[in-house]
Amino acid sequence: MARDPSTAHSEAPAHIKAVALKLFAERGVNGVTVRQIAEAAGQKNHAALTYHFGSKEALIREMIVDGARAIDARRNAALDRANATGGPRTVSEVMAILVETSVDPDPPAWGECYNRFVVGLQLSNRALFMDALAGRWNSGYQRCLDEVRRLMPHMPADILNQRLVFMGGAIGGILAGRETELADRSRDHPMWSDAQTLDRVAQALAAIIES
Amino acid sequence: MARDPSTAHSEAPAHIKAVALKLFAERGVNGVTVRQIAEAAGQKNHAALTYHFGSKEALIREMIVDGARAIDARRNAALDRANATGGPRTVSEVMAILVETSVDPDPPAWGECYNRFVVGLQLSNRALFMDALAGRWNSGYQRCLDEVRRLMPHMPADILNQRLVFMGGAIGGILAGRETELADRSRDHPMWSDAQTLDRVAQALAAIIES
DNA sequence: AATGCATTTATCCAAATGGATAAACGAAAA
DNA sequence: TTTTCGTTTATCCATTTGGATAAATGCATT
Repeated sequence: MARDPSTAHSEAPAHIKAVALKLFAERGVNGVTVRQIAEAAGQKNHAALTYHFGSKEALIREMIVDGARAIDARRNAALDRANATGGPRTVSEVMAILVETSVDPDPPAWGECYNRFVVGLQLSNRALFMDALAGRWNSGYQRCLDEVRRLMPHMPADILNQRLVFMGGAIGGILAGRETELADRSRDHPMWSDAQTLDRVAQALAAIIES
Repeated sequence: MARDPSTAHSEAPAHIKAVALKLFAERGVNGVTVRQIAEAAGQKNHAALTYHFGSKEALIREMIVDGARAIDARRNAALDRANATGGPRTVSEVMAILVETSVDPDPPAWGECYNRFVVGLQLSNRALFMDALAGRWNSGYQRCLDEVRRLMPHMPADILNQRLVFMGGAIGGILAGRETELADRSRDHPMWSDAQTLDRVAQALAAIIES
């Protein structure tokens, strides 16, 4: 039997990660076995995971870092672009950067998954999540918060920080809910399919901060 | 050895549920074994779970319903009280009802857990969560949304519904984050310990809707 | 004191789990 | 063609998992 070119050679790890991300997003990392990942990735057995990643936990750690690094790169790039033209000029613009960079620009056929994956990890495997990141790939988020602080000089720091905490919880809950809805292919989701909706999410987050 | 009166007789199921809620909130339902629950509840082995609940899944279903019913009762009572005096008169008041009734009025020594438990279930075991509730114990939440619609007659229905979806995601993310913080006993959390903070959460949610 | 009954305890079990390893495979290089 | 080496496959393993069941326990009633 000819080898499947889509999974041949060094493409296998990336394919396994993409499939695992979908399963982890749907059921959480403790709700998915290495055998289920291997099967969904078209492997005949689960040894490929040991071979490519060493262990299930090592796979999860790589996936955490992969996604966080990609988001952080997009955030820093977007902020660099805005800074180059004197922006961002409003809290809404900052929130738009935060929201737009949280969505996968090249999602798989079955939809985006990373926000659910990360929110689930922060809830149920917080220590692993924090340890895998070790404070890295967070600079884009922190820069966004700093831009907000720059744009809100009148607001007392403790009040503003409190609202930034609320905003952080809100963006996780809203984007995870969005992914959950869009992952349900049994019906249309006109609201979340609308290109304007993510902008409206940004406006909602800005309202938390500015009200 | 004398029987421990705190777990004697019919108190055992309630004690097991309380302990299981803490563990489920911390690690998710798939990250906790029935043996770990039994051990944390002071049982010598895990047979008590089969005896009292039938199965791990049946225990989870009971816990989902217990918490949802309690929250729904508090919401309906608070709305009845407000309605009796012509209220709620502002979206902030409605949000305050939504938020205040989401917190356990009599939490265990280790802190509140139900919001993390529920948010985690909605992410990783959505089908079980929806099936356990089967549309029940949701009337208080729906009444709150209806009060918001009554108070916002000028806003187009589709825009308002979109913002209510955002608000629903935000309240889950914010309250789950609050519980996670407060569960960390290694340091103080002055912000979340402040009695004003939940009111500020309500104001943030109102800002999402009214902005 | 003896009995009844709800509960707890001590085991047992089949299945599933993450991981390990040797053999098989196949494309590319020699 | 033969060798090399990265990858996949077929098994094996110890441990853990949720669940089942019979025996033991202890309180309340008589």
